[in-house]
Amino acid sequence: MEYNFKQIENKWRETWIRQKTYKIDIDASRPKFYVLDMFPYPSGAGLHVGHPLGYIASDIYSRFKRLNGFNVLHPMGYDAYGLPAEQYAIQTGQHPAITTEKNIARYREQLDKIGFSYDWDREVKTCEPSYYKWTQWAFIQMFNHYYCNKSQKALPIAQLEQHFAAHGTQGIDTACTEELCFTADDWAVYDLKKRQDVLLNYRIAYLADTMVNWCSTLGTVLANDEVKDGLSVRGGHPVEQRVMRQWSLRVSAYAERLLNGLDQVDWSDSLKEVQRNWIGRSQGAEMTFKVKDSDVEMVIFTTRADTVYGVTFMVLAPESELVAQLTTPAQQQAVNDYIVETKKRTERERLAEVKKVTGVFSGAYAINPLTNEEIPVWISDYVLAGYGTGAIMAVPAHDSRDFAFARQFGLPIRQVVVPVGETPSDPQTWDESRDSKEGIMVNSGPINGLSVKEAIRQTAAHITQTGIGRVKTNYRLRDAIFSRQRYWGEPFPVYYKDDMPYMLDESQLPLTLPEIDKYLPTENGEPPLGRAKNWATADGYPLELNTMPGFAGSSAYYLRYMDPKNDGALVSPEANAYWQDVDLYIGGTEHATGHLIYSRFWNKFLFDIGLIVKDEPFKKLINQGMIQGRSNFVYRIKGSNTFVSLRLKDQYDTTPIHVDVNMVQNDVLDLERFKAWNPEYANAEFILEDGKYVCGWAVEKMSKSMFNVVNPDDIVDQYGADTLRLYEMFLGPLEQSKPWDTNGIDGVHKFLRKTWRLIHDREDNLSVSADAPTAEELKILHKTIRKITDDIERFAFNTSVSAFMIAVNELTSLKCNKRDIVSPLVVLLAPFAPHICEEMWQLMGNSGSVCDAQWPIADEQYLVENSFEYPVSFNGKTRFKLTLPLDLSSGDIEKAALAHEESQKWLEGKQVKKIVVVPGRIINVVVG
RNA sequence: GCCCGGAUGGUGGAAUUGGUAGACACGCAGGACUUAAAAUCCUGUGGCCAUUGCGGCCGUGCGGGUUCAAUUCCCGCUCCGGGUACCA
Repeated sequence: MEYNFKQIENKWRETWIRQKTYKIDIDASRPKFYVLDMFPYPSGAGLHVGHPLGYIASDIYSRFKRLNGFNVLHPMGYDAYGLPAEQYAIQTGQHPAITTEKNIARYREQLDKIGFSYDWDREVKTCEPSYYKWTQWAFIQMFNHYYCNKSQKALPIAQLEQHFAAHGTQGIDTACTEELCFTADDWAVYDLKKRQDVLLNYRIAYLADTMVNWCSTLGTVLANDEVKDGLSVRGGHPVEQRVMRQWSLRVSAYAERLLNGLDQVDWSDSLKEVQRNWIGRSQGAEMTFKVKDSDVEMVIFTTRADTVYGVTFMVLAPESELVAQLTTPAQQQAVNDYIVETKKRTERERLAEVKKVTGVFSGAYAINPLTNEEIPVWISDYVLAGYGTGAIMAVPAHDSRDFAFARQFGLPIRQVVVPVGETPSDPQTWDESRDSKEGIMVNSGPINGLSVKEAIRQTAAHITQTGIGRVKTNYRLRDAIFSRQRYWGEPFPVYYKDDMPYMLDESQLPLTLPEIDKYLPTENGEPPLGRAKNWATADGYPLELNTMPGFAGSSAYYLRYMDPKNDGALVSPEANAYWQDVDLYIGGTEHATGHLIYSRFWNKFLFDIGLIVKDEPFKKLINQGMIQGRSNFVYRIKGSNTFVSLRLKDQYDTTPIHVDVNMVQNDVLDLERFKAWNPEYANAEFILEDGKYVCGWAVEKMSKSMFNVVNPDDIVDQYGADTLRLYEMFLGPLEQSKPWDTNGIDGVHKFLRKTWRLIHDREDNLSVSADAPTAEELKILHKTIRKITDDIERFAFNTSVSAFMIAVNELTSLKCNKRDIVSPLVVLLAPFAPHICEEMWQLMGNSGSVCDAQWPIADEQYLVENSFEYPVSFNGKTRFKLTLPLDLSSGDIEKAALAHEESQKWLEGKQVKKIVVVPGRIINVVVG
């Protein structure tokens, strides 16, 4: 009996639980280290082999840090609220809590088999009242705060009320939904309802009529990151724009801090770039255009104030409030028709028809504040209501959309920027707008001849002085819509009195999710909570019917892990002061614009109100690559039940058919299992090559329909958890996407067997020697210590596995079974393959768990080389090798190389022009 | 369109600062042990040419460049993957 992974792994799984090996607590005597995995949504499909990739990497790092003396917080939990469980509830009537609990149990079972060092006593589930109490609590805090731009932080709303009572809106600079202007006297006469209404304009969690992404199939609104190409990310259902009264979080108030914070964190440049683009800071100017024969003013945002002399028309978004104010009676009908038309088109159609230019003239004319020119105001859906002011000044010569619009409707085009070295040309002859990033201003009155950069500066100064406009920074980042018309989410701690929202008292938290009879909207279109009985406060005020979105519960879970059982606070000051922030966060890129923005926002807010000590939650972040599926195919001869092997298939007319990858090994099909797979194939016949049926393959998404889902449990059953862990790492660099291909797994399994045999004889009897190691053995060990330590710090786990293989191969050929060599090697391997290492550690007579061993330190004295095998190259081509002492001078190396008999062949008839000697590296002789 | 990655044997990949390209492993081929199989072990394995022996040429997506020396740096392309998009 050789390496019995089943027995070993079972033994240690039980022992670790019994001895609470992974339980941790605050320990002031040791430095902390916090390693976090993005917690999973427990789906009905269970874990596939791609999920644990990041978990294994973070587990290796956690164990490595622990071995280096750190007190490591490494928790796991579940993002338990979500649409799939609710959709399933709608179809089957099964309560989503039951489905979720069942899925969690399955996930837990799968996770437990892989040997993670999680402290399960800290597990959180976002759907548990003891957890979402603090989601609700944070929401109340957001309601009770506003964002002050001057101090760049959240402040209590009571302070704002005091300011209103004393000075009205005079002198405030806050984030708000719309700029309000009133005096202290006005405030004094406002009734309670009016005051509440005004305050909603400033609260960080606020209720407002906003343009939302409405998904009628899901029956709910969605946040921007939950919509892609006009379809819901979950389910791919159409999404349309609609104005609805919804809760929102004023994330946009934090745009600048979210952007600046990126400079302090150790994340990949590409991820930071995605966040920067999503935040979308653009610096420009807001400018006011008067409207002819009207007291209406149009405010527009532009990054190119310099091109104001090239403006030949204005465009309003169809949803803009100004449309109704500006449209002349003569154009009323046409404008109405156009607006009806654009409303009918869904967001998706608008995106699909980017090239199609539509619009209508409002009948009004604006006056260019710099030239006093009268220019027509148009309405078109290429201008977005949600960005800037919903109105633009069109410069068709230098903007492709404005250009297309001008061409479509015969509007004038005027060039105002000419690239250096070119002359102005007639825009009538152009096919497209001209680039204006750099150049010299023309047709622009006083700024003619200036560079673009200088012209922007001067124009901005001019409009600020004259009061025409002001310098302004705009962000693409919008507030997060926080209401969902769904059941399976956190209830809002909100009730309504006189149509105004009020927060429950903290003592009433958690407000638990009520039972309902059906998981569908009510007959009159209210969200599912409208079905709940007695859904009201003790005084009879109705409670909020919406629930919170998916990202609510995941925005502060990393804080809760620090102090998961605390009923008096989200996290205690002591726990937060000790654990501080996440040192290493591993997860997928798909959360780049959702979770990673929201949780940073949430964290900054909690930082502002003094709950926590860190402004940024995740110090270092690594995105693991996706594990793609690798599908297998068989080839059926058309019209028959005969299947032909891969390399013979071209001789027949065949149809490729997906087969379950679990009955294929090294691309060879298990014929019996295939026949048993489907009654249709019971009598299948095969045309084999070399007695085997070889399948074709392709890289596709891992999904049930492709029959390429590989379950980690199956791998654990067949090879053991240690093999699975090593193999996932061996597959390639952590951050790179790669297909799951079981073809190489035998290699790492063999490696573990060889490792086992280092201290076992042929009969599997333990055989460990206490002899002193030789210099050669010590060199192998210390070279490996250096390599592994270095690799782990760089998250290069794939090369670590190779280094282990090399070490074990070398020790095997030396027949080394010495405790002083194998024991430290086992410590190095323990983070990767904890079960076998724990067993070997014990077998070699060590006390305690290998988890608490001391990480070995590479001793350079064993690694000193005194000679080096120089590659000797001629004109850059390596010709032979020459071993020389390392302390030889460059001159002597040169002489030795030229004197070597092999050199004569390459020197013959040629002249040595130069010799490059890099001691310890290379010798290159240049001849000619 | 824009932004970010990537391209190395039959396959996954290695080469950390410009210094021996292909480590390690899979697969494949041949061999040992065995009645046989499994397991294990040994040898070979980038391509082409030569193969009696030594060996030679080419080669990291393509085309240029810098350098004694380029998978690595620079310029210009091609293809693949991901993100994002009327953002003024």
